[in-house]
Amino acid sequence: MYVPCLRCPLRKSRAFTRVKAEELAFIQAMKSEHRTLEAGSTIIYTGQEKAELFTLFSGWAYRFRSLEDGRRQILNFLLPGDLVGLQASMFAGALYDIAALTRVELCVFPRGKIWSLFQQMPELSFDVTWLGAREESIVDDNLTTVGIRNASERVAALIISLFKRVRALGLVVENSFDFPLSQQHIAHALGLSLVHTNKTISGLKRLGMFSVVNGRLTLHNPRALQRIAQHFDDEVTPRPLI
Amino acid sequence: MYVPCLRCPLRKSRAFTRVKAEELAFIQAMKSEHRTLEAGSTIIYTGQEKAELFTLFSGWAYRFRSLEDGRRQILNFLLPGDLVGLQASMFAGALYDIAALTRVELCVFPRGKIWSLFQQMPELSFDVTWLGAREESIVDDNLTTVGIRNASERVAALIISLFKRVRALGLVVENSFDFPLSQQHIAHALGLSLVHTNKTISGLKRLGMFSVVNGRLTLHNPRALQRIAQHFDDEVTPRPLI
DNA sequence: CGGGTGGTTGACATCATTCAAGTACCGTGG
DNA sequence: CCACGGTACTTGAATGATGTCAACCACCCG
Repeated sequence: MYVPCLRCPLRKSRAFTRVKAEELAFIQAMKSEHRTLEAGSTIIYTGQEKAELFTLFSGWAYRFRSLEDGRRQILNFLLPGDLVGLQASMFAGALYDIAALTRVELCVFPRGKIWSLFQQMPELSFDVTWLGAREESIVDDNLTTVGIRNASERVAALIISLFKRVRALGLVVENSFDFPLSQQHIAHALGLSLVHTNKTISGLKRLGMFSVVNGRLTLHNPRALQRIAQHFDDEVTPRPLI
Repeated sequence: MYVPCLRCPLRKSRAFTRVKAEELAFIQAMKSEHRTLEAGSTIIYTGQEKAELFTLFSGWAYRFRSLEDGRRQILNFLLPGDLVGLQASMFAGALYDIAALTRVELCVFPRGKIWSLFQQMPELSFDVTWLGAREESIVDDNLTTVGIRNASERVAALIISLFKRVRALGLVVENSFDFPLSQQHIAHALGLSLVHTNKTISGLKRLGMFSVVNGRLTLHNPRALQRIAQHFDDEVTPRPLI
């Protein structure tokens, strides 16, 4: 099933900035494929050459690095509208892995077209750079979390930040949203052991901060959780969609 | 003192890719000022609007975030040739602080010129994006270090990665280089307490891994330190200089 | 000589990890 | 229908790594 950019349902969301007709046409021409992958699939792997560039159309993914002894660190989570693999599409080889957390749909942009985008579409080039800077900002956030917050604060900060991003997409209903992360994913993202992650989550649930039922997370007290997290970032602002 | 880009001494280094005459002229025209700041100066502050874009010409700087209770996390260190404040120059407000670690010289690019760069110079636009992706990759690295390495591994990884970057600039002589970080900086970069950082550094010194004399660090056994760090990133490849 | 900054050290408290079981749930095959 | 195996989640106890507190030292500079 191919979704034409001209009728992209994502663009109806207020999360994204308006784009000129000419730019939209260029994006449409650049999109070579609409690809669906099952949960658990590898989207990009470390060392991969000539990686393609994607926009995540639906579903969740995550980007991570592994050490040779098997330890791994999740760098960030990817939600609909996010660029996937910008670094990998510009560098000789990918420096990270990206995997699908749920079933995902991807808009595929061939590597060769990226250069023509820079040549012909200055606004879109700027947007690509902007989206790259935004992803870095998310990684900055995660590094801050792992570097200076304790276990409860880390879990709280992760949940609050995902909550805000999902809400900006209009996918939060009465403070609850789909939450496909396992505790192992959370542990790998926060630099904590699985066991301690579990105990920390249990503690926050016991405090009545949130609950998870059928893969759906409900926040019972967002403000209190935000206080625990020491996380007061601005609301998410509209961003480009490519 | 104004350094014209046409005669920029940095460009003699093999660390940087060649650039066409036309692009170099554009960079030269975009550079409005050559600014010197003393060690400890703030280059960009959180919330700053209309931040300028810089290239670090000489000296060291660092980028960090602070929580309201005073805790702080250093996100990355900046060396000559690095872009300074890309995110801040594209976003409404800066999301981080950048401070000078030593006396620094900065090439100043006014915010208004960035857009004309995207409009007129596709190669340079690509380079800006590339440099942004490279900085993100460094932050990825730091997040991995803080998330999964223990104290000794963290210190080793930090020193090895700085060593490689400084070496790529041609500033390493017989395995030693200027090292302006205090232990407090190292602690803030690695997510460790000052006291524990001190003990960890002492331990590595006692093992004969490195020594610091007069603000100059000498590696006595780079390969062993690399093994401790579990840090096997590729050598630094040439990069654009803007 | 005095004050300031950065580095060093020991004792102790706390937080997080590891180890080892055990539970809950789900899908599959007998 | 039940037995089985797999995955994710839970829990308690013991261990270990890191943080905190409180001094003290070394050096530089005025």
